[in-house]
Amino acid sequence: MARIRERNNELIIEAASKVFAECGFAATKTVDIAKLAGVPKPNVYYYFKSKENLYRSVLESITQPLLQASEPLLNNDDPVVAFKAYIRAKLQISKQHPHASKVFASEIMHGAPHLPEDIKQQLMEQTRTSTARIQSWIDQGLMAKVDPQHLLFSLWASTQTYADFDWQITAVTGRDELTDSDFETAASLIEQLVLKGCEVRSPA
Amino acid sequence: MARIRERNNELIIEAASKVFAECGFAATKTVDIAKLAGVPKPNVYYYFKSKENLYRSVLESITQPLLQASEPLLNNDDPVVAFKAYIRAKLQISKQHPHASKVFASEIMHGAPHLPEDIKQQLMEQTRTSTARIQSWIDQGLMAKVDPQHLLFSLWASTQTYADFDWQITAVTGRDELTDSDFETAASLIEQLVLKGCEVRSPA
DNA sequence: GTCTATAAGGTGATAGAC
DNA sequence: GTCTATCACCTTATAGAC
Repeated sequence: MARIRERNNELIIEAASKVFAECGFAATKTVDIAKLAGVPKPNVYYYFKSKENLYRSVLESITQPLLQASEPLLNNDDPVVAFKAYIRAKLQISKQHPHASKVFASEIMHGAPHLPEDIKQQLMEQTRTSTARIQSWIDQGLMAKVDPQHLLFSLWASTQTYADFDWQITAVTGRDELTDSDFETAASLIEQLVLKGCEVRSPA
Repeated sequence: MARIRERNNELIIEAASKVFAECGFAATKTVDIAKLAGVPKPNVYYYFKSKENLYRSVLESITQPLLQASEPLLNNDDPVVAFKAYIRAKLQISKQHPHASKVFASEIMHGAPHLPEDIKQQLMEQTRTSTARIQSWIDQGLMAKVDPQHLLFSLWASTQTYADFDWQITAVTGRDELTDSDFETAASLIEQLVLKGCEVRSPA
């Protein structure tokens, strides 16, 4: 049955996301992924051919969510609405895909050696569109003159940190894991920094 | 001569920072560190005993700069001055210690399995002091009521991103490497986000 | 399609000469 | 104190039975 194939594919990807996130690519043992997924090790190779291929599949699994998160920036004419939605979308990724998110961050940190070229291109294109959008709001006098690229860097960093550095955050807050309340606090703080910090206002 | 020992120690640490930053702990081959440092591989073991020990030494090399960077927050009564100096100190670390900074980030991302307990304690203590300081400014009415912990998370993320995700940043800006001008733009943007975003003002 | 048992390759660490 | 040559171990990947 194709159902079994699909089921195992998903199980393995999910397990791989978790183990790669915890250990990094090199330190991850495929046998650990197999164990966590509940399948024998050769099955992992049967489905994904190689460790690197499986790793790439994890990277690809987070690409669509990442690209979609930028849509609020492009689909709203009101920058107040747009930034609010964008910040929440980015935080949602950290909340809903913490493992794949971390794998992606680790990949970028090491210079993206495994990231497929077409994904790089799509992300770059999205970035260009986003910065152009922010620039247009500045030109319309709807927000202060800030550097759009660097504003994105701060936004990416502040939102992704809740996935990438969850250990640090739970250590500081003293809780076992990130709570909904943490994400809510983060959202309203980052919102405030951007909206007030950049004097963003709605069109007349 | 003790001079030779000191010299080699430094050479190896510097090379190790670079290679660990590029490859991560597990993927790093000690022979590559040795090559980059210009010494034979057994010397690395002679000086540092094990790969893990060398890695810990790299982590320790960035601890003092990290702790010192928080001082502006504690030594200034004026939050405007304090935040400005803090942001610049954090960005300076990303600029001056990009490799060790990345190694540290990677370590935290994976749950700090190699970070010595005493360093964790010192960093936690510093964090407690910093949040208390921010809270006192809020209590004095010198800034808006924001969550001090989460404000720190955003500040850490926004400043460290210039070391950790330099690949992404240079890819977007289209330059080969980060320039002084990038750091200047970053500093004034992050400053603006915090000072205006949190309505920070000097004491009367 | 699934799994046991094994081969092939590479890396951390060191023994021992200088 | 320094370095060449080597060991011991571990992990990816697969061959071949079921």
